[in-house]
Amino acid sequence: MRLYDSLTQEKRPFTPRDGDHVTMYFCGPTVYNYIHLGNARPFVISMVAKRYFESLGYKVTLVENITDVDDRIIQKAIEQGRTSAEVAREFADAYIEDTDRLGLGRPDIEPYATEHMPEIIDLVEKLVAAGHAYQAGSDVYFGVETFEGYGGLSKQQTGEMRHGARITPGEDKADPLDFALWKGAKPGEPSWESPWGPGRPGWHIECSAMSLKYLGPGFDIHGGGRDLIFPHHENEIAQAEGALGGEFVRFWVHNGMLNTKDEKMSKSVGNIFMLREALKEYRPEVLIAYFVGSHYRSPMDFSRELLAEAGQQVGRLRNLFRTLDDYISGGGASSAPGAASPDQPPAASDEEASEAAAASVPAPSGDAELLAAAEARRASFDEALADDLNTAAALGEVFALSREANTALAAGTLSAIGASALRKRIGAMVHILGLDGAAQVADEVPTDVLEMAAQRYTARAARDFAEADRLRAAIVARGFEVRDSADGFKVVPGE
RNA sequence: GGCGACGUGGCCGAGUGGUUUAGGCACGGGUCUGCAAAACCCGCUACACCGGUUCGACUCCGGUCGUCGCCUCCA
Repeated sequence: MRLYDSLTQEKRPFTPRDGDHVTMYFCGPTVYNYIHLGNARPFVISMVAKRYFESLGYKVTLVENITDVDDRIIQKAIEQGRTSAEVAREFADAYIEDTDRLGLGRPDIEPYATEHMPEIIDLVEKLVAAGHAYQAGSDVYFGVETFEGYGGLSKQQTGEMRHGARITPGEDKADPLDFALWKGAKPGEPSWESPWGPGRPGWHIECSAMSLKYLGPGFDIHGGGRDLIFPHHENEIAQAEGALGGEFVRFWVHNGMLNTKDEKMSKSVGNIFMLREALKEYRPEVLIAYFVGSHYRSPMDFSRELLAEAGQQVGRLRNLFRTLDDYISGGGASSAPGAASPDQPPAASDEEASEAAAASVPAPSGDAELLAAAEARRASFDEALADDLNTAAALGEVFALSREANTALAAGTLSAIGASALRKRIGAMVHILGLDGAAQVADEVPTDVLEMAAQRYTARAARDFAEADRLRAAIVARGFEVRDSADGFKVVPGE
């Protein structure tokens, strides 16, 4: 695989540090609010990357932090007259809940900053001992000039950065660029005991401490949104390498921003769409399809139109899986009146099933051809992902195979075994892209809706089209859709 | 101002120095169909602009214009 590294600004061949074990750290949220769609992007990307690496046979350890102590949390707590811990707890729980609903599983480790004070303090002490950090009052700062190469990730010169930089009143920094590793507690603020008195960590240090704890120095991939390059990741490098004296991270991976009408989706701009709100309107796999539909490094426009388009794409996949399932179960698109298909007597063997499915076609053995096509598509799919995780191109291969599959299914040239194998192959691709939801098409149709459909089938057979149309409308009103076929009908949820 | 990314057909979005329209959505026309849908087929169609390198560039180089991001809130 080749992976783009923001530090060197080039795609380089990626091989894990530890043989077959990939170590990844993605910056998770600071929990002072619900996460929005822009925050969801790196979560989705990290989970898809994990799945891709696993598909290659690697073992993956993905760490995604939850920063639960921070200025913004404290401010929110003050506004709401609550404790910082309460606010953090509420939004951390909400974060887990919301991302759970995406159905992508969870990172392997999700450490909380407040549960890693010993590691954080230890790292700060190391930096002080190494001469990279200094105490000023009850605060501890990182001395930027002590770290050669500061600005290397964000490609900035410290001299340039100093223009316009200010020292906030109350801070006693030696250099305006220096940043806080430890902040002495002010009255009412959450605090932990430390060699410098009670206080709390500055932003950045928790990520360095936790990534090093769980993944060790020189781990493979550190990721997050582009907007974290400076100062967050720049500072992480300074802290970690200042303390280690060696390489912190092998590949820096940054995803593009989500823009609304050419403006970044951001809480300060007020153009945000919360993930939990989005999930009320769209299936999880629709949101995921929207994300994987473009390369992770590209900025994306956010709009309802684009989500609707992703919805159409997911619908296309769902239809394919429905067709496959019907085909495999031997009933084809034909459901006997009065039931969806479970009552359709399954063929005694797969041989028979294939014959039944392809009854009207003389030679039902396009298996080899289509499975070869599937192999070819899978090869291109893997190739796309191997090129800096090009999910958009990979998704294109899924659709191309989709059409090939639909053609064969319509022609009835596959055996049930072949169709089943095909379903597995497409399912595997869809799984890597996080779109499993699109393959789960065992739709639950209420019995009364099913009855209406059966009645309609009867009416239609009797050429009572007025009644048939009335029932169709009634079914649609219930949120379902009837699809007729040559030998029956199918009820599916309205998309 | 500094740094970085990017400008592809009605829209989204991959990709490449000289096979092939990636793919999706939308639209038009078909096949199928009582209607409707699904599916398939056909059609529509591109590489911001100006130079340069080259036998040949959308793909490489330079410039112009435009857009976006970062420059201590930010995924």
